[in-house]
Amino acid sequence: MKERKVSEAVIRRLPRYYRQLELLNGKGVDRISSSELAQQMGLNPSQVRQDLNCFGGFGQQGYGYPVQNLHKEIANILGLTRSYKLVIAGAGNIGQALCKYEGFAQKGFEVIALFDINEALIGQTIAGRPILHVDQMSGFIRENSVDIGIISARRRSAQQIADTMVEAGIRAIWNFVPVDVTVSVPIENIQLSDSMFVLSYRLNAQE
Amino acid sequence: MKERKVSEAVIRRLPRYYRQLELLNGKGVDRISSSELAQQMGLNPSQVRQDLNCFGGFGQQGYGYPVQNLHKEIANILGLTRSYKLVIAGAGNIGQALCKYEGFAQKGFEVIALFDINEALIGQTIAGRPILHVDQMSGFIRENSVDIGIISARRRSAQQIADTMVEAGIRAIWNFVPVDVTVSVPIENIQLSDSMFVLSYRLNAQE
DNA sequence: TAGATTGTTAATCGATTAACAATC
DNA sequence: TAGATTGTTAATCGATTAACAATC
Repeated sequence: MKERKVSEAVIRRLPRYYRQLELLNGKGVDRISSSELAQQMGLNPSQVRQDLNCFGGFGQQGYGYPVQNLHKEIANILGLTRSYKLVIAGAGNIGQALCKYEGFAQKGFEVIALFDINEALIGQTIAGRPILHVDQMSGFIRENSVDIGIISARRRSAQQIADTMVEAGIRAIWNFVPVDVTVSVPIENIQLSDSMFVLSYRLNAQE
Repeated sequence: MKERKVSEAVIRRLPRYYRQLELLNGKGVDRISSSELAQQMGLNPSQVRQDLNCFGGFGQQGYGYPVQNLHKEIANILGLTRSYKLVIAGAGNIGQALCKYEGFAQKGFEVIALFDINEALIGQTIAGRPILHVDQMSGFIRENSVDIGIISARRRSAQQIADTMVEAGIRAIWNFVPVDVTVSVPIENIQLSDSMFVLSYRLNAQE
């Protein structure tokens, strides 16, 4: 295995490999060649081999890749062999839905609290997790060693929430607010309206 | 203006330009140079000019770009000058949250109904929109000339729902299910777990 | 007019694809 | 061993950045 820089594009494909291998593993397939895998995922066989070789020589000449092992290796690369504590800032629609989303807890991403400024919400619980006042967030993050902060608040408070989270020691941010937030920790943006606009662009471009 | 192929990367930047220009317009800024805009958005000035020139010569030498006009032009390119009818297949957590999300209606994306197979949900309304049985979806899409279908159902039914939607004449699909759905119309995927996995990768890669 | 900044062509950089020797 | 398929280097392709003439 040679050290090489892992590009953004490769990183974005990792979860897709992970999903496909999970599927194959579930079907009881125990080996797969780069060309089969590429075909199933709409990629190029060379690309699959290049991608995987960024992390190690998981295959075997003349045989292909062992599905179960590769699945585990990618889980490990993605950091899915440990668990994470999450908090959600903004207990509105999106915040509540994310809290209830079962897919995360299954993979070790556990929401432990929500925060809001709306007095009507504070004190309630969502799927068993309490909604607390934002003023308590900083202390809570510190005391509970929270790993990831989800921002699903109002547009104008997003940056400030991010700053508070980072200052309190959070290690990554998942931002649902359509605003470019600047922070010193890794951040992933889910900008729903951006995606919707791309869709309407495509819909109209088709004609 | 020369005809040139608009790449995926350019399309993904369009909503960001749109957002930034909206912000500037709101602040009463009436002109901006490619270098200022680039700096605000973390891009390269050349890139900004190249991107915009895919669609027209909106700028003026020695002056820059007129903010309000450019904002309108991009709205038009993105297809935001008309409205769209949407339906949601899968009225669980995510489906309901999307239905309640106010950002869309403001931009002309109107959810008119939700569909589910859960009898306990059917007959309820979410933010004033009815939850109907999936069996009625095909007819409903046809009768109401629905433009966009949102899929927020169970993993195993995603492909079938997509097929039904396309067959009924839907023109674009917004998919929230972590499965690679194959369709003949434009599709945008929001794969929450993929994004979360990229985040956990980055969190661990930092160390 | 002179200065500024675009539109556009050319150069660079990085990612994808092809080719093939290594090897299971 | 022979066939298959990887790992890896080389070639191609496309996107980003630089440069500069055109022009407001």
